[in-house]
Amino acid sequence: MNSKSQYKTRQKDILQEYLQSIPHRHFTIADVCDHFSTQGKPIGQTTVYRQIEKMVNEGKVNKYTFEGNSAACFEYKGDECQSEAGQCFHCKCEKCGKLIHLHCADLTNVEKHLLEHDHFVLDVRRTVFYGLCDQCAAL
Amino acid sequence: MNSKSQYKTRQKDILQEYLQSIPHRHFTIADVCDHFSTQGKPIGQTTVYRQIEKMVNEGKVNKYTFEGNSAACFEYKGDECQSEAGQCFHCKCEKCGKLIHLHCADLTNVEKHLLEHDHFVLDVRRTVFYGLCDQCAAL
DNA sequence: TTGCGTGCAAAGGTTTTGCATGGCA
DNA sequence: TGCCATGCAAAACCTTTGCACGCAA
Repeated sequence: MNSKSQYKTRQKDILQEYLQSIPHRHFTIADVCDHFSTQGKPIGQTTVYRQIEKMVNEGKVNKYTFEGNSAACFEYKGDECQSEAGQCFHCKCEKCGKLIHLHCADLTNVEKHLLEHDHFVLDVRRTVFYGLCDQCAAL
Repeated sequence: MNSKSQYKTRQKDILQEYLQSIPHRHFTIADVCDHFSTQGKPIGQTTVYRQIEKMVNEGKVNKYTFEGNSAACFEYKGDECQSEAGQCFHCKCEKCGKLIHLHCADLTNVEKHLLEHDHFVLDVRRTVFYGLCDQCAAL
């Protein structure tokens, strides 16, 4: 049922190594491709798409999508974040585009509420709260 | 500051009339274009994009975006829903794609919490909760 | 007449797919 | 050898933009 990745390849290795070096930072597919291109170790974008898609399915990487044609945003979760407690919420400011991480435990009540009252199993990793950050709201 | 729409046109009229006839139902740009095409009253998709974008800015229509290349989803808010109290939350099932409307008042606590603890002004209209609906979760 | 509205066509951007080649086990 | 992984190119898709024409005021 598990273990999608059966073969060990150069691309998979250096991709995983790189992502582990930037936990909790958000990036796009293009960012990753550029990084390896400038390093002189280019990886085909198709491969990046497919490898990262696997990691998303395995729960190692979070995926966030935004408005219009803007690229999807990914985030490598540190291994300590695989546990339930380490989950965090994301808020994206609609004005300045800032992405805010929330590790507020109280928000887990939202999950609980949705489950009990509405029988909806919230996927924290995919859900993005849109709104205004404190700075933009003050204007 | 307001009143973007200065001219009264055929397209604007029949578009608004149609949307008012399907409040709270979600639709895509393509849905709308198809509707008018089969009615023998086609409207250019560019016009639909632009008119609906206006309505989104005016607060008459909500816009939700999803993963990948899937089209954005819109929803005409009934006039009674313009008030704060009438706001509703949306949950999208990642498995079957179902879009669920939640009018649960308790969830407004989420807004309050985000504001007070994290100084983040939540935009309920744009935010979509991802997860699994009760049916898909049961499998 | 003025200027916004319309809509066709083309461009722009992201993501997916086809297919031949390459590489792990 | 068998099978998965890679990556180029092309396709598919949604959305935006350019521009000429139409139409409301």
